[in-house]
Amino acid sequence: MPELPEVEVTKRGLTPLLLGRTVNQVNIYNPNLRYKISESLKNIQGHKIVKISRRAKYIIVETDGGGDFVIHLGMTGHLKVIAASSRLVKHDHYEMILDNDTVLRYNDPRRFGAIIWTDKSPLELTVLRKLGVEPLTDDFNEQFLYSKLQTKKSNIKQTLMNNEIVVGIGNIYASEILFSCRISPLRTASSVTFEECKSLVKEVKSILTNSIAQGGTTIRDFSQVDGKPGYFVQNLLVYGKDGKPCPCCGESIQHMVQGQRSTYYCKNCQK
DNA sequence: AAACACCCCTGCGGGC
DNA sequence: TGCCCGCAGGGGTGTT
Repeated sequence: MPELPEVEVTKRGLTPLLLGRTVNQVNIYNPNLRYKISESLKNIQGHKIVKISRRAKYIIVETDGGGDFVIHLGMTGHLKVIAASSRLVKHDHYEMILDNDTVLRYNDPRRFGAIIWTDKSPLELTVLRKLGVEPLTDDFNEQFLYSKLQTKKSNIKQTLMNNEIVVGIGNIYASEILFSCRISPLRTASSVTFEECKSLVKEVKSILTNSIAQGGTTIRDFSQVDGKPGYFVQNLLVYGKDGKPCPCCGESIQHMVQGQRSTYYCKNCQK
């Protein structure tokens, strides 16, 4: 479900609701997520949340002495902060009861998400350590991208989704970005020119930023912390549009599979 | 090293 | 109506 914009929107929604709150109690209802939830997550009980940040598609939460934890939403994970008296619903897997009669609950039907506690620097966790650059920082620029692409034999679409190069670009935005740049997803990464890298960098930043501003993309079940959907779905030009006319030339949008994931593109516009 | 197939899990929509 | 199939925005593993 969530790519970088959806995770960023979630982080921004959570921040005012969690910052400065003390976690009174942690309850784990089903520990079987992507990694088994460690009981040591309960070390945060009695501690105050002092910082919330994001790295790639992970939300990082730090406490004042109870250790830190990182949350990943997988494909179908949701976080919500609601009245502590609210009843549990199907697929609520863990919760943190806060000191103001609210509770942070994690719901995830497919259980591809994760929550990892650590008493070290979260950035040193295995899952975070080998990640590539953040797309919305200056480290992600045309020189950087061009140098990375030159050594890659795989196609440009899967390379854009390679988190060891640049993080946060998932399956929806990869198709959208390539369409905006008029680059075929079938092209080898190494065939992408420096000029095209400039265009890719510009569109990655612009599309992700616009999506964040509109609350992310809701296709099936993403929702913001307040329960509202993301409105960027209205801006999608090719994703999920197979058979529909290309907004640029009117030709039929094509669908294909790359690396077991759907790709959408316009054969006519993207070369 | 890098590319690829396959796996984790539940729910939903389409076809019959 | 119900059943079966394929598919879904994530990442990890094991094989070549």
